[in-house]
Amino acid sequence: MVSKLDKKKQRGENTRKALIKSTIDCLDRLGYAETSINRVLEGVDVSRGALMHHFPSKEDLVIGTVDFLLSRILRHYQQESPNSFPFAQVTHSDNGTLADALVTYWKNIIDTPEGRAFSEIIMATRTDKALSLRISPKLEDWNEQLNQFFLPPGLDEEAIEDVTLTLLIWRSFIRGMIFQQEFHSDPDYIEKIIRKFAMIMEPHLRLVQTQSGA
Amino acid sequence: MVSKLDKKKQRGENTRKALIKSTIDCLDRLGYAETSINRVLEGVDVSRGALMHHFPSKEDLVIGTVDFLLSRILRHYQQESPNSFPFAQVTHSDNGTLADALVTYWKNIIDTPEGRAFSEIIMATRTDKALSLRISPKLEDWNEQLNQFFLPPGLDEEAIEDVTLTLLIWRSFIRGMIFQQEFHSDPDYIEKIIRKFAMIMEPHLRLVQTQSGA
DNA sequence: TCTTTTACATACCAAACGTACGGTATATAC
DNA sequence: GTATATACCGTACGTTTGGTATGTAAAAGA
Repeated sequence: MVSKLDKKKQRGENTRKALIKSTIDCLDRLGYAETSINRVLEGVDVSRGALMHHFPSKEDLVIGTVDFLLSRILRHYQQESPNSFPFAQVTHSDNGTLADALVTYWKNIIDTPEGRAFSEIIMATRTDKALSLRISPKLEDWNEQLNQFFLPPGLDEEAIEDVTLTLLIWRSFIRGMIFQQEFHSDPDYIEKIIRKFAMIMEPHLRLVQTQSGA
Repeated sequence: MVSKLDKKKQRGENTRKALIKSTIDCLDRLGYAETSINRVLEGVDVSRGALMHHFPSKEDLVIGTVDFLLSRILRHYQQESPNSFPFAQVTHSDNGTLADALVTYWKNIIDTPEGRAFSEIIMATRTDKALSLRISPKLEDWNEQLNQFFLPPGLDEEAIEDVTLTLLIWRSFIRGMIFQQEFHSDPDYIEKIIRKFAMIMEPHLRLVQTQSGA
């Protein structure tokens, strides 16, 4: 049975979601600098008071958005694990090449409104100390949790470090592509770079597979 | 002989340089969002009128800063070419490993106030259309010029593409490290990732060397 | 000498910013 | 019924923003 309280809480939850969605949209379209409370409100039918009720400050709105984005990616892995991640996908099955998997990851996760909004926040976190204090621990936790998806039990310390570093190289590269995009007017060229990267990384991912005993 | 005109022009040039330096400092410390005209002026003994004289709008100030940063890196290559670039360094001489060269590049070029300021502007360019129209052509030119340092004459089309893509992978990776830094409280860990990347890339850089006939 | 240009200074502006706060409606708890 | 909590509304505040208008001093060119 759905009580009146549940309905009310549901309404509040919907408002929160709408505000976060609008925030993501603003971050993607306007960037962090131009994402103001007014702009967020323009994109959604919510009053100024309602926003301040759910998110007492702009910083709280950003934190709420980060929480949503981090859990979104974790959910992505949990749902499809272990076949969701490009590396896992190519090492656990023969459906498609590593290059295809990496390009798909770029298109479905990184080069999306959510992925770009996430990058905007990470970039802002670098210089906003108050934001950094609240977000950095979340990022370190999240990073750790992600790594767990690709670390089968029983690995020795050296192998764990090897896998972890390889994953970080992949993440650093793919995030750097957001910058690199600005240097190329042709979007197909981005795909070309990713495919070349996949070719170079392939042997090292096979190494990961061997070590994990899969 | 130094005329009074020269002195005056020199004075103006000094003011421009000071403003750009302060802008870089603000971008590095505060990020693009918090880099305002007032903040830039706080860091330097120049009046508001003087700033508006040299840079009629905030956008002009950013463009001026970009011009400075781009030419700074080009100068770096021109001075030390062909031994300045990590790849060239390791392929043209035996002084140090590729890993050392890449770490040095990270520390001396990317992870500096100028490098971080540059990243802030690139990131802002993604969403600021007016800025993008003025900066993107500069970036494409600059990218092209940089590539020329590592493309010896006489390479066939396929080899050129191969070298170009390898360089772009390196650049994308190292720029992505600026994001990645936010995920790790230990700065030494960044160096570890770069060294692992160097290990993976080494054979492909030797390939470049062979193809270029060096 | 007179005019123009360059370099800089001061004062001010409208617009936008994030935040605070008083108020309404509705639900639950006692 | 009364108290309390939640969800939401709308206005007003003080500050900061990028930008402009107007002025001065000095050097250059006519």
